[in-house]
Amino acid sequence: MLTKRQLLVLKEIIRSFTETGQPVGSKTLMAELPIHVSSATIRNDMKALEEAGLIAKTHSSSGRVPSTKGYRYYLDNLVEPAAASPYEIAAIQQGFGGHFYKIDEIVAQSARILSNLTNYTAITLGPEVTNLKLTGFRMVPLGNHQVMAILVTNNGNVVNQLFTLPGEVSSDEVEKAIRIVNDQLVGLPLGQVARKLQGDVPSLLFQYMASPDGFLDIFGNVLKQAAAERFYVGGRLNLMDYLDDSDVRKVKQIFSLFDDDTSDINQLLGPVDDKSGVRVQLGQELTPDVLDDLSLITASYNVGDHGTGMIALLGPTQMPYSKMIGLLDAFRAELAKRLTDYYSHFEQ
Amino acid sequence: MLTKRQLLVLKEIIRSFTETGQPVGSKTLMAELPIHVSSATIRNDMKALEEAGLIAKTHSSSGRVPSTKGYRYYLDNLVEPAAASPYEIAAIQQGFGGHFYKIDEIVAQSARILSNLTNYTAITLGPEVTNLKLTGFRMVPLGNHQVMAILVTNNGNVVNQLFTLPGEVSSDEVEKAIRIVNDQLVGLPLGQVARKLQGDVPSLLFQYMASPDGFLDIFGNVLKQAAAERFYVGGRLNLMDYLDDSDVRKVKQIFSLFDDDTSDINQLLGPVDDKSGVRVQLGQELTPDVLDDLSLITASYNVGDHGTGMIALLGPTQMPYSKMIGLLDAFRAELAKRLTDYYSHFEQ
DNA sequence: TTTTAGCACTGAACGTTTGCGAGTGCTAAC
DNA sequence: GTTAGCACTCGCAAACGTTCAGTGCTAAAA
Repeated sequence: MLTKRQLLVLKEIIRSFTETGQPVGSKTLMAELPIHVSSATIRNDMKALEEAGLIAKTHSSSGRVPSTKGYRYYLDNLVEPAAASPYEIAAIQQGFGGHFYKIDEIVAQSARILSNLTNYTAITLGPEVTNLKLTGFRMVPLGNHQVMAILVTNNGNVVNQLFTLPGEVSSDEVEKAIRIVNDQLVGLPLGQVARKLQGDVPSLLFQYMASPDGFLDIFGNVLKQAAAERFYVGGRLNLMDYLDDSDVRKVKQIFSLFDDDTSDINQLLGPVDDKSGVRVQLGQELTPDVLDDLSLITASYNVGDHGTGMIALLGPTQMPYSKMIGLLDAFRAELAKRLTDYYSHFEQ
Repeated sequence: MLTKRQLLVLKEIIRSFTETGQPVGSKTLMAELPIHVSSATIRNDMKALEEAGLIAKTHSSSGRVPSTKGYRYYLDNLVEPAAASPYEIAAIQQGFGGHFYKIDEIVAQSARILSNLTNYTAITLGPEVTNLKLTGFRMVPLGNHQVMAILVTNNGNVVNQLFTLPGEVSSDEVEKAIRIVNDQLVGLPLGQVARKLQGDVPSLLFQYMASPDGFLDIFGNVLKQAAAERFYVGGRLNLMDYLDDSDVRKVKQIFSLFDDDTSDINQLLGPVDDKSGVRVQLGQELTPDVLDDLSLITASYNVGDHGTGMIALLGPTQMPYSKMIGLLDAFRAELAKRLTDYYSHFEQ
């Protein structure tokens, strides 16, 4: 069992190491600790902490560095979240100052604000509606055989795609196709829409169109876009500041996490759950090995009926956790408020 | 005046340095050169080249490295472009394999193909039409007071933006606004559209709408988007491979060149001119100082009436120029062909 | 006049040695 | 349980020597 003083020592080691990045020795601790004991006493405490696996030496006669287990213990038992400063609150407010036409814009802006505020890398995910419905479908002819397909979902998301009609398709046929979609598919959950697209809809289309394949392709494509979870990353470049300078390969690997499709990020952030707490995961506990000396703070935000989303902060393991946890907590609340406002604007 | 053999030595120094990245000594040259003279003779030639400022030593007893002036001389007088290999041609063809719905997609894909092929960073600019015209304007109501504004230009470019109507605007008013735009503005060059938007159009709108300001805002916004030159960057991450590992700040600065608005890139690439040659600019000759030990190869491509565009390759100064120049030349031709095909598809 | 062999010299790169300092563990006394 | 004292460890940086690729110069050969 660890004594109170030993835990104080652990806390101070983490604080000092976060600040300086250097292993912490007994003399430094003696100077910084609120209680006054000799360096030898502290050395004894450090030995106990080391035996418990909470701290480690970089070499046989060096100061101590927190271990992964030490961080874990700290995060689970010792950390005291610090409330966001008025300056930070103001910065968040200002960041949301502009006018937004889409939820996605708000979510993307969130990533920017968070990364600016922390100098780390922020990842944001829009609110995920469990049963997303198709609420509208339009096709707009633009001349020159070009047509824009627009799809609207009940969470206010709008996706569009341009395509070119083969010459032989008449506008009459297109009209009918639109009517079929509106009659058969609008109002249904996206999953069901996708199923019907495999099922009875093609045969219906065949009655009115010579070759509905092209149309089905396009529709399937925008549907996929609408259903896809999009994530936004802010402050990618900050990675280079807090990552080991030397390891260029690692930087590239992490960058490509963000470039690739969503599956990597979804795996990283884990399932979006309703527990609206702030959670810290250490790099070594995470799946992609590249994140070894990094750490991920995630928080979910809740927009009532409109679902639950997620924001995350990726930074070095030596992060000022108490500050960052407090900040993310404040941000989560603010983002939820903004989105609720946004939606209520529609419903009034 | 430099002798033939001295120029041969210069050429070999550049070739060898490009390959190994190491300063080249007289013995190495003796082994590699086609003519057989002793290392002492080569040393004398090297001295002459050094006095002419074409090569330099890294320290008093080192091998020689090409100087900026040396590269310039090489590029102006000695380089022999190597035709693209069949493999490269095939890779280009394959890269363009898919189906494209917008010119911008083709241009963006070009940047990807080029960077994959070279492992450098590619920048592409779409064909610039000197007098771009507004050929279409649509507004599509999506429910919940949301409206999508779509603007089409005569180069086939389509931009769209979502916005929210204030509650008090009637759909009748919107109808009229659309008609005014179509009557007054469609068919005109974008510059003139912008001017009329400041001039008589607002007063016309005032006759039919209570507060046309919001509408004008949106229209101005999409108009700006349509007129903006967009550029595409492929292989950003390759920068980290060919840039000095140590200088993280430099990497960040160059990255932010790509993130910021187009003005930086436009300045870098220079004006798009019709001279469809491949041009090499050395980093030290370029305006942003960060590009010091880099080099930029630019080439323009011509799509007849549909304007002239530009592709560029950013890489280390020690590039295999002859190969890269040949490659860019081949790519330019292929891209021009693809775009011409794309446009002809519309006009038939 | 041009080319070549020979030689002394230079400076980077790399390994070894050395001294210093921050830090530890242990012991014995408080 | 706490503290002073001491021997010990190890990383780090400076100092030093060796090696090696390369140069410039000179004098002889072509």
